[in-house]
Amino acid sequence: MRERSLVVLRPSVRTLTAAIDVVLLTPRDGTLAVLLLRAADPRSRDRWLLPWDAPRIEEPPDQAALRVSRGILGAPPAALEQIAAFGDSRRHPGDAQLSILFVGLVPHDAAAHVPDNALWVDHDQLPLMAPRHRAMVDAAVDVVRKRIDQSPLAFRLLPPSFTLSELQAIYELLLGRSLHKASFRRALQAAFLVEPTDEWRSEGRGRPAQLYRYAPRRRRAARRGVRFDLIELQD
Amino acid sequence: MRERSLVVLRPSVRTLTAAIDVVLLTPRDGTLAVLLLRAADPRSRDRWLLPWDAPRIEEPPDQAALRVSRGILGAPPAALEQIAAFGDSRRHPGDAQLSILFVGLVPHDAAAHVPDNALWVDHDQLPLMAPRHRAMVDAAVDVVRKRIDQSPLAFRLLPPSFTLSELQAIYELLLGRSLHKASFRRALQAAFLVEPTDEWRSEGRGRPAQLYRYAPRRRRAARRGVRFDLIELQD
DNA sequence: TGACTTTGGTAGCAATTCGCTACTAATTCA
DNA sequence: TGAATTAGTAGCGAATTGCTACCAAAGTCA
Repeated sequence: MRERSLVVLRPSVRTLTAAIDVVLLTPRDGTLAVLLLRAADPRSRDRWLLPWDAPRIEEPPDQAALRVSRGILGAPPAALEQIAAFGDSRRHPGDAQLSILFVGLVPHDAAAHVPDNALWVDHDQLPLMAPRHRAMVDAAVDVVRKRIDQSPLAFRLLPPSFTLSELQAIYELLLGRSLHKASFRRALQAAFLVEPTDEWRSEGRGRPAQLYRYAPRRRRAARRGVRFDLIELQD
Repeated sequence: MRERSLVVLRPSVRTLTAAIDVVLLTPRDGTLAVLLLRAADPRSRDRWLLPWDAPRIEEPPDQAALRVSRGILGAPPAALEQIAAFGDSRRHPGDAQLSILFVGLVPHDAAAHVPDNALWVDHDQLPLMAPRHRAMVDAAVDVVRKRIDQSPLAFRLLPPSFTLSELQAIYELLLGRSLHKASFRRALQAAFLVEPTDEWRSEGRGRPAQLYRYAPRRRRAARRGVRFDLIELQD
């Protein structure tokens, strides 16, 4: 108990090496694909890398992440969120002691054009990478999956207008299970999140689908109960 | 579009000053209280501080956060989670360029004994503090509130055994609204999260309450539908 | 002692929500 | 023209949820 009187009262900062790392995700072939960059130097220890850079002088982390993302996509991603800081002994390609991870969401159509040295790779079929980068991909996908219910992330993985079947496919991809069409649409209607456009898309055979846009309308009344069934154990 | 060929392929890290900051939270008088430390030097610009320190050489952030927490509480907090990295221009008391924020949850009974220079303060009645520290308290409370449904955080704010009314009070505190007793208990039963002990607590007048402990049992079947009603707008 | 107050705890109704089967609609392809 | 394919909906039965109303066990106080 005595030790509690020994609190360090005037700590001082220490310098360490830092990096900003970005996991860019896009839906592709029913799974999430991650953007990897091929190492410039083929003798490099890591053949494949996540996009990353050191923050510039006085540059906040989120601006650095935006800069790195734009450098690759030519435009900002549809969403860009900080995920976590990584500072354990897992190796970073630049040997940064501390990495700040961001995840960026890219609609399928915006993911088409990337530089020659970039490649979209299925998130669970990664090549050999630096251990910290591999852990970052897992963490990013986990966070996106967990936030799906609280944040309109799924809509950020789609172009501005989309069919309800496409939206459902994104949800199924992220949740890892199939959903019932009628129930999905009924819940969507009740939430006033999308509005129909007057356009229709005919894609091969089958009836054409109406296009919708994300347009959250009225504030839904707050839920009253508590959900214990969403609690994840092993916490 | 040309710029996408100019991706920096071999970035190198940069050093910056870093700190680990901890928001310790405990339930008190129907709200959440935050632990603040009085500045050792009364001429210091910031009279009150969050507990913080620089990470030691080779010390990962979560270990540093644990060390800082133990230094104050004399024991580890019931939960300790990384929240986010702060690296913008808001001033940190140690002028750290980058801060990594952790939140620690402390049951009411474990919050009783803290050092002389520490004080539990209502989270929305903070004294003047460094801007970054103030922002960190808000961020920590926000994250705890948002994660209640997915993580057994509420149980971490209680001692190992507790009455169901105490549990409900924590939920009401975190959710900021009152809950219906019967519905609350029915939902709790259905989730198999707690089990009764054979102890009862008699507190002043009124019928004594049975004590329960957190003991998650069987894995609940995965929910099948999608909830659009939990999506937060202005994202 | 016995009515009243206070807190703990539950039964069960009515309304809503949810999962699902079964349908209709509009298009392409043979 | 009719089979196949994809879009979209109606509506039933079951499960869930909000709530009123109640019972239970303690202390308080005339």
